[in-house]
Amino acid sequence: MSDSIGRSDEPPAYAQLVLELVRRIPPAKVMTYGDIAEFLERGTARQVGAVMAGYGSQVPWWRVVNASGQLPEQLRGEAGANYLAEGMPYDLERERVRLSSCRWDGMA
DNA sequence: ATAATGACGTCGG
DNA sequence: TCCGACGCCATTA
Repeated sequence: MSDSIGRSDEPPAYAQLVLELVRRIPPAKVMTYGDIAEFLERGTARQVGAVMAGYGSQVPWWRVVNASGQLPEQLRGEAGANYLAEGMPYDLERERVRLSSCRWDGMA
C-alpha cells in the first residue's frame, strides 16, 4: 500500500479533485490541462494529463484539451462528434476547438 | 539513486 | 502557423 489509508481502489485524492472540476465544466466550454492545475492550485498540466489518461473515461473528457485546443490523435474523432453535438466552437479543418471563444474560467 | 516516460506549456526560429 | 528544444514533476523502470 502506498498510503496508510489504503482505502479500496477508488481514485487518489488529487485525481478526485480534478475529476470533480471536469464534471462541472459546462457544455460547449473547455478548460486546458494547465487551467485546471492552476485553478486547483495543485499539480501541473502534466499531472492533470496523467489523471485524465487514467480516469478520464468517467467524465466529459472532451472538455479538457491542451493549450492548442486539441486532444491526442486517437481521441479526436469521438471528441469531434461531441463538439458538434453540443455546439462547441470547433475548427473541423484543424480538428481543434477555438479556445478564444469557449475557454471556461471555472466560475459558473 | 539514476533514467525514462507522459491526454503538457512556453519560446525561438 | 508549424515545429523542435526545453522545462516541468509525479510515476515507473
